[in-house]
Amino acid sequence: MAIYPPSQAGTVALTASPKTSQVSVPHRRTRRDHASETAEDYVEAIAQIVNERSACRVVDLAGHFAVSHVTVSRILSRLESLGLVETQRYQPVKLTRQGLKLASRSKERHDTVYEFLIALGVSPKTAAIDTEGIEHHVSPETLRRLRAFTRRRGQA
Amino acid sequence: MAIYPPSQAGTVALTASPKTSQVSVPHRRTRRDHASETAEDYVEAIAQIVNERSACRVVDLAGHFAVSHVTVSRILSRLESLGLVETQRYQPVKLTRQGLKLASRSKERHDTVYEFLIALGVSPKTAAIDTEGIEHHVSPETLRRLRAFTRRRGQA
DNA sequence: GCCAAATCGTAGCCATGGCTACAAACCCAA
DNA sequence: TTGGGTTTGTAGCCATGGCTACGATTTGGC
Repeated sequence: MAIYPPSQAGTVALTASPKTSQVSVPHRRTRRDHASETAEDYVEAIAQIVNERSACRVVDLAGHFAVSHVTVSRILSRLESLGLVETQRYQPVKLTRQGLKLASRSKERHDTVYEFLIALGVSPKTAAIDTEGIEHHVSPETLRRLRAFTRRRGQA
Repeated sequence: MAIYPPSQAGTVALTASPKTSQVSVPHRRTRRDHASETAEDYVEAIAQIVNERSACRVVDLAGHFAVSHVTVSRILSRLESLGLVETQRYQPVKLTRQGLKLASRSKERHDTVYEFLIALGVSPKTAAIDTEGIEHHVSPETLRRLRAFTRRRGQA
């Protein structure tokens, strides 16, 4: 989703800058900002795991995403270079202030989408799965509409 | 989105099979089926371009996605090996029967999501952008709910 | 018919996220 | 304290999708 511009502050470039600066055509979506999505998924997961178990280890994330610890480790390096997490060899992972901010924004959006799907009548299981995929692609405008719908439903 | 199982027939594995067969944990989404999304985007674009201009060239796709012709060319190779398109050096791209099937399924889902967002009250511009990102992550169940909502709205 | 422009392919680079295999650090328990 | 299990890191592989540079093919206009 590439961190929608009108979002809160603390926005960072979540991908390494390519050698040659591109023409930056937002024309059609600039080609999957996959790396940004990963960043959001990870900070969100870290925040959640810290909440549940007080500390987040590499293995926890590996389990969470069902990938090898190596993959987690390398992604954490990237996130560290982006200033989202702090790591120390063989120590638990911590979120930076920026990472926390991104995590809470991501969680909020995640919850909004999930609750909307539930309000729409989707089963909890499917809603959980679909939310995972959808959340990164919902603009602030659409997000407002989803919230409005969920609110209306809750009252009716 | 990995071609949801309950979909129509003609389903293919849209990614190269890894050397070591994985444990296949659909647990958490198995890690972005990014390649499948690309496949869907491309067959859908090809179908659209063929409709508009009667033939689809590599350059057309490059323009459509705002990427270099090299990227398009390589992706087309992959799609060809998947049996979705037929290419001949310096000739227009054609969809196979399988490619056509996938394209129509993708378009249908795309339209469903777009019309839903419009019915929700999202602006056409934003709806178009968000649909691009969302469409690959909507399950058949959610799709049915979206359709139901749009129908209701249309009548009310 | 021929040359230039447009189109396309190949080579080769990069970033990202998968993996296995192996080595290092850490920590608890005997 | 020492030994083994758990946790991490490193090396090195692969697939995908970005790119530039350069060469080949096709095609249209003169």
